[in-house]
Amino acid sequence: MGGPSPVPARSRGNLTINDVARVAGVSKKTVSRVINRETQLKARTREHVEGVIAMLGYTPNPQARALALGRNFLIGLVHDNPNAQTVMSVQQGILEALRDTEFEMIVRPLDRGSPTMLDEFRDFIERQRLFGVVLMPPISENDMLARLCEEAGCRYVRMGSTALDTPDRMVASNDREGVRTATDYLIGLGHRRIALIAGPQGFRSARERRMGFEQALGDAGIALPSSWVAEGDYLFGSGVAAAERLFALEPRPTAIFSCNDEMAAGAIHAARAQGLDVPGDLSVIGFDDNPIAAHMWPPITTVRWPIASMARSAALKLVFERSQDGADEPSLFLSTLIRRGSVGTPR
Amino acid sequence: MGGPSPVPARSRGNLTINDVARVAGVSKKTVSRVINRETQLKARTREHVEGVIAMLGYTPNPQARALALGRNFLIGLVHDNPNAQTVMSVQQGILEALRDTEFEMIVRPLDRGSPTMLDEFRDFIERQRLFGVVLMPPISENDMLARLCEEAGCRYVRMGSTALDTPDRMVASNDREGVRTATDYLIGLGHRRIALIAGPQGFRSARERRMGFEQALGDAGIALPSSWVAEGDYLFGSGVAAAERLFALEPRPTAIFSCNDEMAAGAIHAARAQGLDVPGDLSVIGFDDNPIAAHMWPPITTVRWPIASMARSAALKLVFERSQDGADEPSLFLSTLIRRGSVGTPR
DNA sequence: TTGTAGGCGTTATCAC
DNA sequence: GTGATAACGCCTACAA
Repeated sequence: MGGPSPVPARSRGNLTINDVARVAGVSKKTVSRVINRETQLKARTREHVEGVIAMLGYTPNPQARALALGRNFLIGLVHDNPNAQTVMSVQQGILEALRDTEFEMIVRPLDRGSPTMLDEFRDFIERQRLFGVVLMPPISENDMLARLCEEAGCRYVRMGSTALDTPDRMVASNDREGVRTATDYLIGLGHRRIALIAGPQGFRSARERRMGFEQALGDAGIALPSSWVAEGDYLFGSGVAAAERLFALEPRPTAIFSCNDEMAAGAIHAARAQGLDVPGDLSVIGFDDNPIAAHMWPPITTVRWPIASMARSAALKLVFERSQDGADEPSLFLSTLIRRGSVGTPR
Repeated sequence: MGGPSPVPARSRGNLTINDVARVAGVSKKTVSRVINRETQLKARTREHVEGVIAMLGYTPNPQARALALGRNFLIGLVHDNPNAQTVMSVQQGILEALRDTEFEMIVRPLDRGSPTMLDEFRDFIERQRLFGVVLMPPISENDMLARLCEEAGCRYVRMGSTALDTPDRMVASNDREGVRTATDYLIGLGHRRIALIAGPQGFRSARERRMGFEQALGDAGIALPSSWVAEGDYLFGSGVAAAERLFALEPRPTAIFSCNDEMAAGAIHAARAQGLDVPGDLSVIGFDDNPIAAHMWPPITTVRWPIASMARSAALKLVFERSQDGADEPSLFLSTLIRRGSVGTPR
């Protein structure tokens, strides 16, 4: 009050471990032991120091910890996924797991096509001394990233459409089963001329989903001419194009399974442009349960995989040591068929 | 080769400023000066040290810098925006600006309704010693966040639908003008019975867009009964509900302006459910140019604001000092009308 | 223009 | 069990 204060603005939050040690009447190392939950401490001492910490409102300085430990309390999210909703769901899941912990999430998109991609990734995890990373599909399928993590002493968990790694480093959905169930549903309704809009080659999810589709048809004794498979790139426009190719088939398919919702939306778009009624003339099933699926007309029947839950488990696996809170996190997640208006019986 | 190496894994990336100093034959302070681009250095010395740095592939340790400087090289993205595509566009813009810099992006959603929101925010920027934050709408409208940033010595730039702060701390779109243009378009086509699906109260963007709508109607001498305004919450479902209320009006509106695309999609959904043809019976314009707008049938005419560009400028303002590279970044961004298939002449 | 000493806040080492 | 002392890698202040 009157003139600039000579006291640095450390009224709160700028307490150091020394302040705690002084008030508690112990050495800073003892405080450090309390913070790091080390075992060989007299219970009485621990409780006393914890009381002082709570009273003062002290929190350790992350920068100093990072320097001393050679490791930051940051979890990286590495992705090259073009689907905004998917990425946001993953972020939400990770942040939910990290809530009320000392960890923060740092996001890094990677360009799968770039020749410097691996170097960028290594620099990223090494320079930031990341505690761990969550690898999103499809780039999680690249084994080199996992290897670089190991070399850098950076923990990792991969997300994928099938198991690509050991359970403690993996959360997987069962895309193949999900698609098989969806295809069985179409077959059960009486469809026999069922076409596929496949995902791009080189994507494991595309392969898994396609296999589920082919297995279902095979088990039912239904043939699948190669012309009944149109490949897309998971984007809306490719769904339009793929559907147009499929509509030219003679006889025309009565149903289409699309390897994701965005392409399914494109297919419905194309159907409407040709005067085809969905589901009257054509049934469509997608994959993902992207919001677009619920908002299209008709709402699209789809296969839902629990993205946020998987990401949450991934982050928990990263943060908690084995045999601790996060140890029992599942590594396999089931998808479910969501029945909406885009499927009917064949005419 | 044969037995564990006693040498710590510091083959690369683990070089310190001391290594550089030794090889260059200078003191570490001199190296530090080169790193921090300080001026009072002999050009010859600088070049020599830069050469050694490049040769060694040395990069400064961010943790140590953060500790010494009391400031991290992290840019926070703070948001409470429910629209996945919007958030992803902002992330993309920020990361583009941060590419090839030493900065990383750290993401923190905030719950506008939580009583501890401000405390969480303060803890976040203080504990992490953030270099700066980008505040996304609608939470960017909260002046308290800006104040807390100032107190913590954390730079900030706010994104918004109108100027809320000084130009160096603000990137704004001109929503009001954008909506006015869109509404004029409808009027020019002959529409006179034009209804509004408004955004939620308390959102500045909702207010700006509504004002633009009302101004356009007012300038054209068209009345706007209060029953012709239906409020939504920016989500799809509320667009459906709002449209249903509007369809009950007698006479029915021939056009609807919706304050965002998601609600516009809901309105089209509702129209189809009632057997109304778009644009035959009803014209619809949205706002955002969300992907859903292009993918709906018919594709939705909308107002596009340059989200990623704004976010990129915001990050550049944060990172670069005045009168430097990022100083001339604009703080006002224009929206544009994207004409698609959801608008026609009134019947 | 450059170098030396000391500090940032924490953890590791090794005595006691 | 607990405490001095030395790192961790960089930057600031001040001296040369």
